Amino acid sequence: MRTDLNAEGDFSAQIAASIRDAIVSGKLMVDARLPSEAELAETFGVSRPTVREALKRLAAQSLIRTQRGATGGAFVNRVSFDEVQSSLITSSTLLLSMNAIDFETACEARYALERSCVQLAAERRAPDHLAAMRAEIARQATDGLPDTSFCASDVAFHRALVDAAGNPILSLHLAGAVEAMQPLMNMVTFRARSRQKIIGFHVRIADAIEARDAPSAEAALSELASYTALLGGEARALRTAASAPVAQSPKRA
Amino acid sequence: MRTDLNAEGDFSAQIAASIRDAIVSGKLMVDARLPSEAELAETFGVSRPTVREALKRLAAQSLIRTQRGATGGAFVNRVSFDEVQSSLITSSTLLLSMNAIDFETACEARYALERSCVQLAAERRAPDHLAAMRAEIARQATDGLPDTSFCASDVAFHRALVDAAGNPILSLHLAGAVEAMQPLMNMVTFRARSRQKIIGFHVRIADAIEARDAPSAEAALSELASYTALLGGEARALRTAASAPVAQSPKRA
DNA sequence: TACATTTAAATGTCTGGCAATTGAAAACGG
DNA sequence: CCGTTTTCAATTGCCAGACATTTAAATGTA
Repeated sequence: MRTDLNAEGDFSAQIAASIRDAIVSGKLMVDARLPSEAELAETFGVSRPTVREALKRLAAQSLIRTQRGATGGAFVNRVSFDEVQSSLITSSTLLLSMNAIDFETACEARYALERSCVQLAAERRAPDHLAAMRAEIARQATDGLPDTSFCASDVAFHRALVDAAGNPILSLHLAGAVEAMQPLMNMVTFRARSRQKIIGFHVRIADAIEARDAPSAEAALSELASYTALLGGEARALRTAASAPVAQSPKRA
Repeated sequence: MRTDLNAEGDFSAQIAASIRDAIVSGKLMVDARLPSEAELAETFGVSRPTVREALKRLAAQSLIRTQRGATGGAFVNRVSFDEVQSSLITSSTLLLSMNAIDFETACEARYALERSCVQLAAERRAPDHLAAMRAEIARQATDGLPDTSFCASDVAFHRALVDAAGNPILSLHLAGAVEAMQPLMNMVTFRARSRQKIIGFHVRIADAIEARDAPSAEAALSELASYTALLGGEARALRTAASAPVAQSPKRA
């Protein structure tokens, strides 16, 4: 933790970076208590509100937690999978919605990542993973299921598949990729015909995983990927056709 | 953006969450300007420092940027790949270092993810990707190269491989997985014999990608994965042996 | 018109203080 | 001596008001 600040403004960012470095580099261990706000303020030669802004930055990244009271203070957080995962999902969702990633790119990434889990999943799947997959398949066949619920069940199915691989890091990345795509998927209208076809792929995947037949599962997944991309393309075509009739004037400079 | 706050403390977190929701849900578009701090303070019924803490939380996640001056204020940021990537790398690094993920799990995840890129890389690789891979291979053969440099070059090689797949989302996840592992890899001592073997795998991978032969590349990658796991296991055995030189026999019940 | 000056709006920061919380020490009663 | 209650001090959470700094637009002037 350094005590000298560049004179070029933004003290709170510099202080946050300084403390963050101390945490990442291991100088501040998990559950270590940081100096009190008043002490930090004196150490860095700034006022307490400025220190607080820095601490809030770190709290926003779950790097520290704060506790009030006599023995309170700011403590280094043990970063958990859940926190990283949820922040990854938020970031990925924004990335997809703001950077205009096309559906096909996202789809391709998602299924490529998922394929990487299949081999492990086939080796390690436990009965409860299979049960979860079967349950989602049954749910997807429900009559009158709204599109969003169908998508949610689709996500749950694929998460079960990924979790079957038994590698938390893979689960982390896949959850980020799959859940971030949900808003895009929700824009796709799933007709009964499409749903039936998707469910068919799911059944093939579940069967192959149960039989520990990785190649078959990969093949089914690849076909599902192609089919999903196709549906996405159709949906996009419909949307552009619907919004095209009126010519939009581009934003002025 | 809501204006009512629960009376249960932590106003700044609630305000940050409120604004974040508005951004994620699309109510606040990219480059939109938020109300000034004074206005937000009045809207939420809190003081300006509290609003500032909330804004700093969002700034820490790159959701907003601030600008001083007459037309200044807080603006919704367009989330970029680079920002998400670097934050993912930080989080993953901390996860690996703090949650005591064993080397094999991390290794397994990394190579599983990487395998998912190989097929696309074989299809799409451009000359500059191949050149980058070859350059890193040459670098790895340098005499007297420190272990950390060897590891850095290894990372660069694999990033080139991933980038050859031409999918930014895949690159994002892979960079997170590969770079986060670097501290772990740096703890592995690479003897000349090991390096030669790793370089051999790299050559096989590069050759296969150049020949657009995905299966061969996958095979080489799998072997490299096994070999890396082996090296990691050896390194761990050495470390545990060094830290417990006396007690040769494990606990004997 | 072109350039210099002023002004207003906004963020960045500081000072000083009060409220709320919480563990621990002190006081008290048995 | 032990258990309970009270008090207290440390610490974060929050506020009001103020000043400094930056920036662009408005204004004035040659």
